[in-house]
Amino acid sequence: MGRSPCCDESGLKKGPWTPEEDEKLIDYINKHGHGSWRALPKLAGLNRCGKSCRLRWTNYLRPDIKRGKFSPEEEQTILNLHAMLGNKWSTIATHLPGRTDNEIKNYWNTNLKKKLIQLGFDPMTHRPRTDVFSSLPHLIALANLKHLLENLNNNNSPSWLQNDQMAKIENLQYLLLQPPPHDQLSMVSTFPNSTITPDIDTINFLNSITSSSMKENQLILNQSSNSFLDGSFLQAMHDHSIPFSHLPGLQQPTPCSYPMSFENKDGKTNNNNNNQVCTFNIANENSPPPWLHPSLSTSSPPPLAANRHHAGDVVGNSNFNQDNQSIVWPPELFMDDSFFPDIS
DNA sequence: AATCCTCGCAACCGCCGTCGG
DNA sequence: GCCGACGGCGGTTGCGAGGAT
Repeated sequence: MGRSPCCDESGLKKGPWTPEEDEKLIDYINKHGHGSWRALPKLAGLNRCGKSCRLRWTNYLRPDIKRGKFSPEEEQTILNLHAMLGNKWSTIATHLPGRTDNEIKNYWNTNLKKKLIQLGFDPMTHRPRTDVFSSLPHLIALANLKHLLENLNNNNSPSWLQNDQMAKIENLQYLLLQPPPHDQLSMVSTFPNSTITPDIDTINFLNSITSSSMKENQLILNQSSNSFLDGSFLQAMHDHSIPFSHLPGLQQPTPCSYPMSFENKDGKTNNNNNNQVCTFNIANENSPPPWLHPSLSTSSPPPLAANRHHAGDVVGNSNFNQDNQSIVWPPELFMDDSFFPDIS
């Protein structure tokens, strides 16, 4: 059934608002408040429907609206809340002062959703996608991982780069690897120094890329890896502008299997403990996703959060607690698109 | 320089829930 | 309880700007 749209009445203007119309609307609301939106247009001298006025006011003219780029913190909040709430834009907007539901929705559709897809995550479930084609970016990232490992094995890069590459490898592992629900497996052949535990499909795929039969894939490896290694990513690595600190597997005091040496902004070198082993524990069915993290908690998580947990999640060493969860997405999400493998 | 394509965003559309008569 | 008015929400569209060819 439904009721007829309020703008069906003939003669009412539609489309973009003019500055004059904006001014009339602002003037009226400042003097009288909006009151009944239905009645407002006539009273304000506007040839618009009430709905159009309300939308214009709430999404654009309201004085407390924040404009400009979303900050990384805002992005993180959107991702956190979207993972828990889904497309509840108005609810999400209540956690982002000055941002409208429309703006957040647009930002999601044009930015964050694409980034999740590029990383091989289902934007609705926030879980890695399992179908082959949607996982292509994921697979390319795996290929990059293999390439990085080969580079290190060849020992043909400077030590700082090897360390940074190891950091990148750990980062990719974090992004790519999902453990099976109840078992703990060891990726001995590919990651002899790591006890990170991938799922069966990942193991199979990694086995396949480590086999000699991968030669036919060399083209895609070279193409993707070259852009990956020689482009802005490495530059950013060299500039130390890629933060790894809040990945569960990489942050202190989580021990890592590689020596790290990153310079601080003031030029001082910051070494962590060498030759320690990154350990990822296998969570049970009730464990939260790997990106759930307490440190960036927003206000109280909505009740839907519990329904978003799945079996078999990798969890970094005690980097979350079940009572105060929020999601921490990898820093790659907040970096420019050149970071991602070119899959076009 | 012209045309085509892509992307971001403002605005619209239709449905739903709530409230009051 | 029914019905209509209204506000709110989420999905979608269409346009303009900027980049690519």
